[in-house]
Amino acid sequence: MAVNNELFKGTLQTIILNLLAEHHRMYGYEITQKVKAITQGELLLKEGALYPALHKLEAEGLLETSTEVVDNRLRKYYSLSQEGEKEVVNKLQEARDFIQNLQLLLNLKPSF
Amino acid sequence: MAVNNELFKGTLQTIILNLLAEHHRMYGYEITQKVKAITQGELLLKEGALYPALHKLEAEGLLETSTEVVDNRLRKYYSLSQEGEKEVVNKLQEARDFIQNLQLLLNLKPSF
DNA sequence: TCAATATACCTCAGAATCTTATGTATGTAA
DNA sequence: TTACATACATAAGATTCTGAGGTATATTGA
Repeated sequence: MAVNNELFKGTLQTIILNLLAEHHRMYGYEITQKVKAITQGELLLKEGALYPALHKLEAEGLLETSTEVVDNRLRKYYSLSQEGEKEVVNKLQEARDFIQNLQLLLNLKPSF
Repeated sequence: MAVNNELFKGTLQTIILNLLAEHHRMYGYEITQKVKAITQGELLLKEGALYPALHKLEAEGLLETSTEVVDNRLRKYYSLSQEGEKEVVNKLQEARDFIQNLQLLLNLKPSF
């Protein structure tokens, strides 16, 4: 997933759900490019990680899909289901707690 | 590793190295209790994760050990090697970058 | 023209990490 | 005497990711 970073393991679902909460409708390749742009190339989301993650989220009922052909190429658009809209709220709170705890454990922030 | 949190995957080495940078000398059980205390019980470091991680860091030359018997019980103390002292600096910078990027990806912080 | 790169999807073997369970052993408190 | 705390350890299985491979179309530069 990362250039040099084991740390992102486990964060991919949350990242996908949040991007879809922001942009409403994205396809896989677009997600990889968006992640690359946001992190200025520091996090390269691999296809071997992304596609299985998208399929899993869809199987869990958090994502819905619609397929289109654009410029003679297939695009599979993903968007949040109603359940996905709820779940992204939980995931983001977990992420906030995670970052808070990690900063405490690594002394990266004073305790306020 | 966590109560309910997949997110900590990959952070354990950094957490261990940083705790040892702070406390100079700790044994395994002590590390589990320290992590529990710092996170107020939110992160429970499992033995099945901790001990293999300690052994790996030792095998990589980042940790040194000395065994003592205290109250008739064995304690294996770990401390940073010279190489470990250097590596903890890198790991902490990686962790800072990771948190920064994750916050950007999750909109958990304005961009400054 | 044709080779490389970008776009766009996908799967799978293997590596790495963690959870859960199990095992050993001592000390203490109910 | 039973449960819990202290203290170490391993190992099977689950999960997630990397790296490699596969298919296909469009564009760009040499």
